[in-house]
Amino acid sequence: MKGYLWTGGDPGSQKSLAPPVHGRLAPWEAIAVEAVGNVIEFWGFKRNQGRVWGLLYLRGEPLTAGEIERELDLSKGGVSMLLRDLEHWGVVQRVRVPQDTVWRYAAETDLVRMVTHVVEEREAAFVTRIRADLSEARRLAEGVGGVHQEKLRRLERMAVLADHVERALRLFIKTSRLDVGGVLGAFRDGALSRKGER
Amino acid sequence: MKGYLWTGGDPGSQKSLAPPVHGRLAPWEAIAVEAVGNVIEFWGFKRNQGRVWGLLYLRGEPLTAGEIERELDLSKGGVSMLLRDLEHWGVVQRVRVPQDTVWRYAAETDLVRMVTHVVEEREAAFVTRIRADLSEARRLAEGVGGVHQEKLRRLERMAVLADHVERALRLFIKTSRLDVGGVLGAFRDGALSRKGER
DNA sequence: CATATAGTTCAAGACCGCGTGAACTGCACC
DNA sequence: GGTGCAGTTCACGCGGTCTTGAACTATATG
Repeated sequence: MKGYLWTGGDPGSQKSLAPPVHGRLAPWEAIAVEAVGNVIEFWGFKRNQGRVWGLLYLRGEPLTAGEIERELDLSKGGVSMLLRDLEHWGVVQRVRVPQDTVWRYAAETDLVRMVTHVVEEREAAFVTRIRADLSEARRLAEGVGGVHQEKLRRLERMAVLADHVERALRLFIKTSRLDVGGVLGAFRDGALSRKGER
Repeated sequence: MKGYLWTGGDPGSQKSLAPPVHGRLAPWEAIAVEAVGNVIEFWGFKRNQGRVWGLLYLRGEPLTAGEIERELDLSKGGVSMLLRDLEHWGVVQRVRVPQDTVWRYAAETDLVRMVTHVVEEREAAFVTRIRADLSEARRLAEGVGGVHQEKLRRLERMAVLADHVERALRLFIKTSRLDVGGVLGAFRDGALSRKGER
């Protein structure tokens, strides 16, 4: 979601969401991966973060960075950074199969966690901040003489609006939590170890 | 909201949200206007759309394009385009005072309308599309032989996820609708005429 | 009609985030 | 030590969006 339906409306020009050519991905995989990429971009993340997660989730079994690189046609460095982010958010796990030297990466079940997590962050660091700003403005305005009563009421209303948005957001986050459940259990079969227990 | 808390976390580097220097805005006005700008940017609109609306809302009375230009330190062309957008979304009204030649612009009550409206659009044009993509992928996958049962289940789950997100979104939109009420009635006092009844 | 001012449009440029690719680190194996 | 591969970091460039500023249209006024 960049500049989508914004300005002109112009319903005819729907940017194509069709998947581009891929390396060795099966067509249906490409579509699904791309779909996740779109969703995730929609939420304000990087499209490729979504694509990587999507691929890992779809494949079910942990992939190496090199495989991801090939399948999604990304650069080495890019994959590294994307994985770092995903891992950091806890939606991807770095695992090592017993007598192999390379790291592999597995999708954690819920992308939703990532979304909610970060939406929470945004909310905390932001909407809160907005409210603070508004009440600050109100304080200042009260201090100055000659500010019409009406204006104060308007400021107040803006704050109310922020409150509403905040409450709605919280609600949204809460309901989003309805988890998709733990499919992944399948390959947490003990054949893998987590990062840290090296 | 650009790249905010994304990658590194790094809580120390909070980009300053403090208002920049302004023309003749009172400090408290500047803060409030900037706050709206931030919120609106957060929602995926242009910061300046928010600032313009904020100014108009705060002032209560219709302003000319020139005034907006000066107060917010924007270019002529920019103001024109911003106002067009806002008007188009129905959050700003173009009015003309009786024996004056210039257009003035007044803030419609609820910004929320704008947000919900567009969020709806996004949702309609997008999440729906995602679902379509996913079921398309599923169809394809079923067609091809040898696609493991497990993978189909994963696709299914992704679709479920999309459903959840959609439902949550709808809920969110609904609760956001709690309107802030009609303050604006004040200057719809008959002294103004609407565009079109010229 | 000439002039001035309000308003619109659009090409050029500023700006910014993302991904690339090369340089680097770390580690294993010979 | 040397070679090779996995993984990380980062300066740069591409591609996108937003804003500007100038050219243009529209409208009122003398």
